[in-house]
Amino acid sequence: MGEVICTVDVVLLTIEQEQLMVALSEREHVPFAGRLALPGGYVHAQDASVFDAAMRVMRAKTGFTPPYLEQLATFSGPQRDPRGWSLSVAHYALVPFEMIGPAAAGRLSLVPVAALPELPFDHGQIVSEAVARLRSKSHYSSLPCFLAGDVFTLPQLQRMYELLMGEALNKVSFRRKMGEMDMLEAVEGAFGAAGAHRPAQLYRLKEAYRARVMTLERGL
Amino acid sequence: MGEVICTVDVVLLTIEQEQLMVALSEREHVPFAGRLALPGGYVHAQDASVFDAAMRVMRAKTGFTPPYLEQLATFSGPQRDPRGWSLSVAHYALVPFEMIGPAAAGRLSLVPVAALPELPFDHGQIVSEAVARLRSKSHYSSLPCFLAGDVFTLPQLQRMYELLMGEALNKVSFRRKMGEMDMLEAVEGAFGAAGAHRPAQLYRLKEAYRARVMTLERGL
DNA sequence: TTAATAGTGTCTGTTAGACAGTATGGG
DNA sequence: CCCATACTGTCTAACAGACACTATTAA
Repeated sequence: MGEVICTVDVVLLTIEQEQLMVALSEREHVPFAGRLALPGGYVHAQDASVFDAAMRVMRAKTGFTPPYLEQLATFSGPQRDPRGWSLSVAHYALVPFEMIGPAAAGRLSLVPVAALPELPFDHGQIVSEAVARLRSKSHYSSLPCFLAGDVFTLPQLQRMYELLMGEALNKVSFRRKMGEMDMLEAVEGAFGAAGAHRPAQLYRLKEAYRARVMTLERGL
Repeated sequence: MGEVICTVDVVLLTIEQEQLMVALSEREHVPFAGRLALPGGYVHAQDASVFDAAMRVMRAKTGFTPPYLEQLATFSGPQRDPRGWSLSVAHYALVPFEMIGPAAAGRLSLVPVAALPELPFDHGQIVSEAVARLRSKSHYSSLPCFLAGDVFTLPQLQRMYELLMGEALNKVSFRRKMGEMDMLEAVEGAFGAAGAHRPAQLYRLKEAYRARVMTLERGL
């Protein structure tokens, strides 16, 4: 069968104002030209892999390289694309909001995943599965760190974990776990902008953990 | 790009004699005709999805429907297949050995994953990732149950978990967990074939769990 | 009876969470 | 001083693992 339409799509996720947001772009071509959909594109003969194709799409549509990109799953069937039997290798990317801000002012629109509009193809389902995967992995990995910026405070990071996991976390336990993971280092002399109270220590990921995911044996 | 070669491959796994085995089939066509490789095939226009294609391949090559089949990941690139830029949506299937026995007498060969021969394409890597996924999920899910037959004893099931996880498990804890999962039911009046010692109670999966995977919050 | 494995009751150490205290900023 | 939030020490409850004991079969 040579007539399979092969594409990649990327679910680009970020957190802004305590909300998980997905980046959508206006489609330039038929079908669904002008509609908001996941950024994606055809697999090219020049791509070294579908991962490479997803990276290329990200760079083209956002102007940056996402700190985290992973294959999600492949969605396929005769009905999902009006052009015919199609297959999309879906990926998901995580970026801090500061990074996506400029791009979002241009062709990308950030939409809360909690209030997603109807999307073309099966993009609604793809977003659901990406969010489910991120939520699931947040229980036992350092994935949420890729949504934080270069430096962040522990209260900020804990709020991100809580947001993704959908439940309140015990402060003492959370800090104990972060300590055990031995993944963060304090940024000397720098403190988070405080209100009328004690400011929080700033941290950053240790060098070794900026390119890989840390996983915990017993979660949280 | 219309020239992407779209295929599915299935890593069919079973346990025999305390060893995790993968089912390989002799390739009928070029490239690599006559070589042992993962059972697979082209995606057809009649398939409702790549999952459907994988099911069709399983039925054609084994004569049965595997109790568990899940998409693993998509492997792709210009080099992996000498025919050109190709993409394979890899799946993995779990079956009890009793089910695969007859088919294994025919076209399928069961090979221990611990002593895998060199495989064509990137099938070696695909098997590795399937095994890694199964091992990982065995820590916190009911997946190993799909490798057991209709009925089994708790010592048998524990040995399967230990085999997959690569570590000895505490008997009391294991039974406590199985109890909490509330997934098994004793088969009345039936006991495992015993030697010169007390025979073990036989169990089976409760109806509700024969078609889905149970996951544990805190592993084991 | 003995040997061998199945199954269980209970103790103990480890881990997670609750709670309350101290620390440090602004007003 | 007060308030608000950051951080920490410590007690308690929940859980997992070790151990030892009973149960049940064949020889």
